[in-house]
Amino acid sequence: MAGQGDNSGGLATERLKAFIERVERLTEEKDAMTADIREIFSEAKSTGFDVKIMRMIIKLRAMDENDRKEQAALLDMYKQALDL
Amino acid sequence: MAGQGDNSGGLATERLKAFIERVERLTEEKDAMTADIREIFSEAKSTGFDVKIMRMIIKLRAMDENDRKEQAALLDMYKQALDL
Amino acid sequence: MAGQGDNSGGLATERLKAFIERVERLTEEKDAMTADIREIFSEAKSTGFDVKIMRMIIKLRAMDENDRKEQAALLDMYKQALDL
Amino acid sequence: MAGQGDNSGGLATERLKAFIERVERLTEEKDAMTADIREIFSEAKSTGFDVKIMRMIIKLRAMDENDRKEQAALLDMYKQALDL
DNA sequence: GATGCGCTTTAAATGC
DNA sequence: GCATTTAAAGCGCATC
Repeated sequence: MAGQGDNSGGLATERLKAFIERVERLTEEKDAMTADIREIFSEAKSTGFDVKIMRMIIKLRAMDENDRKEQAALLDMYKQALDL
Repeated sequence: MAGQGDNSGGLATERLKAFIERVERLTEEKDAMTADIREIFSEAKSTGFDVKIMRMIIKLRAMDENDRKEQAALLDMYKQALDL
Repeated sequence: MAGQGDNSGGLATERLKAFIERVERLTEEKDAMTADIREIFSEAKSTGFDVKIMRMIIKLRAMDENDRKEQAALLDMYKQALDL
Repeated sequence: MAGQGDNSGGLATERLKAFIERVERLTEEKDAMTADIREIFSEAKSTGFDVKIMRMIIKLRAMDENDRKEQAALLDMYKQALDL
């Protein structure tokens, strides 16, 4: 493709097919992970936890300690300035 | 939480922590898949393939045969109607 | 379309075209708003404000008072439970 | 903020507030446009048109003529290569 | 100092 | 109407 000049049965076709199939394979696995995660949240929800808040927590935990504190401080400043 | 009435060291806390950690674990794996996929596209791109088109192809392959044909037919009709 | 049985110059074509053009018109205006918003943030940034935090503030202000407080309380609980 | 050294009632606060309110105003208008667009699609749908296809058409019309043709040609090549 | 690009995040749209 | 999935927007980087 893209200037390689063969459009059927050629080498490029094989390579393209290989790339596509590798992506499809990985996408399947990724989708399985997503399903697993969804299931956990679903279970947590039925246990009484708030999924949205859990997601916030996970995001906070993923952040660097310093960044998190800095951001929190800044947010507080802005909130005070605007009486929130 | 959410009415269970304990907020430190309690059972709910342990369960919450467990849920969170399981999600974090799976998210890590999922992110790794995403990175792998990105890498394949990147390699494909540097081989001369068009990544955007590849994504379209993958979407088409994921579709049901009938749906795909029906959609293509409909799109053609609309295109003709609007001189595209 | 979709069973109306005419595919060129017919009534349905005119209606389709009208719908499409109305959407396109509104989309243009919407894009203009988006550009204006971007510009304001850009100006704010060059004044020394933190755009990301500003976005958070706007989101908070858009929330219902009660929802916001409830969410904040819940988030605090979860944070304490997980030593954040 | 961000080094201006005043955090309540100061000049920066006024500027921040002004920026925020301008964004909020524009966002409201933008949301109204979005609602209008949704309404048109809804009407089109109840007239018998396929909304998803309409969106594809709009996207195609928004594209540059040359880009559209090039993309279509490329997509065809890839489809043939993969027997789609 | 601006522009393109890739990644992340946020918003919209489809389907249940 | 809600949840999932998909598309767009924003942000940061790296480059020129």
